[in-house]
Amino acid sequence: MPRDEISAAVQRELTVFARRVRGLPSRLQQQLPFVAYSMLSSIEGQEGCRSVDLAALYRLDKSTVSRQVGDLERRGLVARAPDPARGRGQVLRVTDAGRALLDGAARLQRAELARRVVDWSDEELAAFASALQRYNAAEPD
Amino acid sequence: MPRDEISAAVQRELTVFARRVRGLPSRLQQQLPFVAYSMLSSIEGQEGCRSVDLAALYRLDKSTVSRQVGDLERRGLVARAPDPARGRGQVLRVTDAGRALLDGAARLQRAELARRVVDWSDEELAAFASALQRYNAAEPD
DNA sequence: CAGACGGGGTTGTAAACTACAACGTAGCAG
DNA sequence: CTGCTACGTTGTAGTTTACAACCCCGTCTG
Repeated sequence: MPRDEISAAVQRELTVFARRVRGLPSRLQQQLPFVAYSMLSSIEGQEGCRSVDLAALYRLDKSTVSRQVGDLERRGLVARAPDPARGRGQVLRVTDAGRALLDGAARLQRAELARRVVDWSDEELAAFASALQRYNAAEPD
Repeated sequence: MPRDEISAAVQRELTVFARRVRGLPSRLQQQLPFVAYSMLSSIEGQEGCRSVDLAALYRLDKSTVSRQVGDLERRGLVARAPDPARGRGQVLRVTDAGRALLDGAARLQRAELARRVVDWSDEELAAFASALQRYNAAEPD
């Protein structure tokens, strides 16, 4: 199979995946919309990050992140504090309530994924993970 | 590495990818928003499909597809005709103008992908394609 | 040290995308 | 013929996003 066809297949499958995900505002988790959940999860993953870091990770406008973080704070799921190291900006931290909610959601999400890849070997799954990681790590533009 | 951690990595990378894609309404192609483009591309990929097929592919509500196909038709990029085989519904076809636009966009998209995976071997890329395909093929719920 | 600079964040505004619900239409089966 | 069902459209509302304009406050420069 020529590389062009392989590329086309990658393109096609990535598109299907992307389009499918677009439409789940809250289908994944009733308590928290997908977007808020993923944001919260990232804050937990890199404790002490700032809004601008999240914007960079997801390539979002800072205004978008601002609103989402504000929403999470209003729900009592994250807390903001001035950044002692860099002076400017605020560091984000997941509260206990946030962590609790995250644990519950993570369990559901893990179950869903596990069901999808139930017949994959550990090696296959690991290869998939590293390929995705490599793909995401590539710089755009 | 235990399977749980592998799964978590897959989850994390899929989320990053999904969130990044969400925000490109038209960044990919000035002439046509991403969503319209992918819809048009799918119609070309399975000539003779109906709106309901696209809804199934992307797990979208039929109303959403209806509006998007309507938009494409208004732009003169697709044409609708009654379905001779199944009686009900309309088959979709990409017009010449649609195909021309698609060719231009595909070239850009291919270039972008090629740049991202420039240092991947054919085998690695093929493995990525089939893993994505396998993942997408799994039934939800 | 005063003023410019710029990074981080917020708010106003408008657009795209989507779902759900209600409805219309037309094959198809009894 | 009558009901049923698949396919599609329209009304409506919610979420997510970008862009632009703005504010705040460290940091740098003269």
